[in-house]
Amino acid sequence: MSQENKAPAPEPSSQAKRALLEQFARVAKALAHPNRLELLEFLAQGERTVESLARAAGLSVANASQHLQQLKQAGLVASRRAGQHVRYRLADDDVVALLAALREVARRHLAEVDRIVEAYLAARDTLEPVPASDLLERIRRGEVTVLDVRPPEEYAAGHLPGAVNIPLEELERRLGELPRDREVVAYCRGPYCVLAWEAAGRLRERGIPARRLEGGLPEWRLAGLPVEVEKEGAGQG
Amino acid sequence: MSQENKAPAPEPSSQAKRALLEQFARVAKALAHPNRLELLEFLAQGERTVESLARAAGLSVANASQHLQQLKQAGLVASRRAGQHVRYRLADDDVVALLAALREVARRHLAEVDRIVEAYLAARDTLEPVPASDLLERIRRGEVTVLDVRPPEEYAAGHLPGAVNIPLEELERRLGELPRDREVVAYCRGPYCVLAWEAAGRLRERGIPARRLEGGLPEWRLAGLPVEVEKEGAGQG
DNA sequence: GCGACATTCAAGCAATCGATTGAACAAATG
DNA sequence: CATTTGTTCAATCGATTGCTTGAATGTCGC
Repeated sequence: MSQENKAPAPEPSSQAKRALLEQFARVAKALAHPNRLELLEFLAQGERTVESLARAAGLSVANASQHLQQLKQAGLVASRRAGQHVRYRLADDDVVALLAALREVARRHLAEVDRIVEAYLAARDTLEPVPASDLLERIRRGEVTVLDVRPPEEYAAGHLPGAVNIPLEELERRLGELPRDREVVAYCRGPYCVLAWEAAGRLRERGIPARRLEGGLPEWRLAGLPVEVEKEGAGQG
Repeated sequence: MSQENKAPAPEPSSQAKRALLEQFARVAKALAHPNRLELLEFLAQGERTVESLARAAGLSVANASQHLQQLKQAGLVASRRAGQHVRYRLADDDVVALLAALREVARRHLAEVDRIVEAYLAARDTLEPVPASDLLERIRRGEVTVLDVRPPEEYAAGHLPGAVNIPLEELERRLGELPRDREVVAYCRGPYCVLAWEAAGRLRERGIPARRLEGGLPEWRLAGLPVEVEKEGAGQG
């Protein structure tokens, strides 16, 4: 109808453009399911087997395997066989950066995110988190106790320098392990990982000054800050 | 079977976690289609009407409108009514950052991307692009001619300081507008926008020293570098 | 208010996706 | 070599997505 007096060809719209957009969409598609995002969050803590990931995410093994393969085909994760197990890991730290960008856009432009944080997370801990840039210096001065509330498997794969590992469910029982005269900074998997919010809240209820780290271990590592890894052969899996 | 000697509950797996992952997936889902990625690339150049976007992307208006609404619900774009038209724009520069992270992961981990660039884009221009950080200084010293090969509509919405606007299809005809004694740096919409690759290649075929800018206008703007905007009321549709 | 235009809505259909199930494959163990 | 354990494959089904078509809504110029 009106094509004649408009630009004749819409755009060069080259084959290349289309092909590239399809590749970018392929990556985005891999991110476009909550189960896969959760798997990526676990993988950002360190290498894990399919079974371990399935259990952690509450998925059947077959289902987890399929999701992992989609992630793999999108270049987001890599895998290697280790004996009977296949161990998956993030392809690269740039995946952590991509996830951070995704969360940031969601946080800033979806009111729903604020609502959820307010309703569920802020109920446990309303204090502002500690920026990673501040924390390293305070660790070196011995001013803080760093508390890693993730499961031991994830702690073993890498944690903040000098961090104490007390999974959330053992926190009350093992309060004695925390020095009383220093502030506690708790962290877990990422900025929205509920474990750290909950831990900080529970500690302060008991009179222990505690705050969350801003972000989790993957973000710390992405920022180039130092990470401690347990010795190999610690019988972790 | 083996549930008894493993962790009893897979994870806290709180309602909040699930709800947040669904929000993040919502954003990723909006990115997970090549047509929407293309619309975002156009929108990253500046505000545009539905009809203009549909034409540029080669979509029906109804189809473009639907995609734009998905982008809007994911918080990636915003819209306002301007007379008869509805004008869409990126919600924020953090969307440009997200797109950059997405492209970066695809480029580094999908061999297909390299293959496409080699086959289609590198055929036009094999030289390394000019980093944005270098270019600004050279612009100020008057050492380069900056060439914007996008359509006038996009140029008008914002362009590099002092850039000359010659759309690709007019390039041969308007070669005389380019000073002969300075290097030309061409740019268009982004790092994979074929216009700049093509322009640099054609200019060098004619003996004019020319290279591409690394990235396009949106990336330049995201880096906080200065952008010139045409005066309002320039009759730009 | 009435037409003209721009955009959105709603219905329908093909194609794709996600989860389940059971079988197939691979590596270690006896 | 047979068994066990861990992972992937293949088939299936319901749900969602993407595009088209035609109608409805909203805004401008008269």
